[in-house]
Amino acid sequence: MSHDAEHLHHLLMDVVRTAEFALMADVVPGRAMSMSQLFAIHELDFHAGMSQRELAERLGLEKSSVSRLVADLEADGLVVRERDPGNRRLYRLEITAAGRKLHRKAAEVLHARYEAWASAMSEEERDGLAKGLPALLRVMKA
Amino acid sequence: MSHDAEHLHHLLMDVVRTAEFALMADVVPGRAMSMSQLFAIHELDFHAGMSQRELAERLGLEKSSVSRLVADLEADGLVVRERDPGNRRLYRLEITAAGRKLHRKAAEVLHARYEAWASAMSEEERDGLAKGLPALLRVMKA
DNA sequence: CTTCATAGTTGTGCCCTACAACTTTGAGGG
DNA sequence: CCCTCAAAGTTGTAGGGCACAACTATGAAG
Repeated sequence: MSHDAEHLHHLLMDVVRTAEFALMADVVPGRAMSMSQLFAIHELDFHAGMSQRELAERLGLEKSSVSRLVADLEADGLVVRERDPGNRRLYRLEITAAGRKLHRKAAEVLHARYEAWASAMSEEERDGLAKGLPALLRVMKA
Repeated sequence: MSHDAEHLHHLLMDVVRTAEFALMADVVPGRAMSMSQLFAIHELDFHAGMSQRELAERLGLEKSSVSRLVADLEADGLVVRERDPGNRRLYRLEITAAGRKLHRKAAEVLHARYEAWASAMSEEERDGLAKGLPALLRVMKA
């Protein structure tokens, strides 16, 4: 491990810097889309009726940041905010049809992008990534 | 591939978000250090006498950003800028002893951090990462 | 009814970056 | 020798993305 791991942290930093750009550049053609925004609509597409507080937790962002984030998404027609009738302090966030469509589109683009990269890798490298990446995420979050 | 790769792009995004924080938080105890700064001193530690233009190229940043970046490093005593006598338009950037020391310290911290993660992974996962990560970087940069 | 907690908003400021306009230095052609 | 052009760096300015603190509005508990 020693020799490889010697530089893996630097490698990982490099991946972070590179991937952020390589992934997010033009995810949605014609629309600027931050990673947090994309994560947000991803979460909202899977978990309907979330509050902003819960979304903030999932995104690891401060509630004020999420407030503005969601406001932007709403202004773009990707999300709607409705007060919960049972507790009017909180919102029930719902993704719109347009939001869902955009999410699907972005996922396609990202998927294609990943496929292109995968096809330029050996099977061993691909498998390694499929094994290692989830593990890395797991331990980093712990 | 289909089923795994279906979510690998999302996974990769998650890694980027998580790793950026997990890696960079307190890399140098008591000093705020951006990833670009760390990359810069890394480059300067290996390639003495670089110009700012060259550093900008390596970092993938605009020359104006690098100008301020290096100015900060110099103010912190990590780097010195001396005009090239043969061509006084450009700088010869040199890392200082303090810069080298800080680089070594940061590398130790990052290394330890990575080791901690690696120890929480199975050997298969570790090996996978060691194979897959460099490959990913390779194809992303292509 | 008062007090306290929760959800969200707004003001503000920081960091990191790009872009455009500028200065300084050098190189080449008349 | 200039004059012009290019290259390296600097500075002004602006924008994205975020956190922190202070605020409003709503509800719950005594």
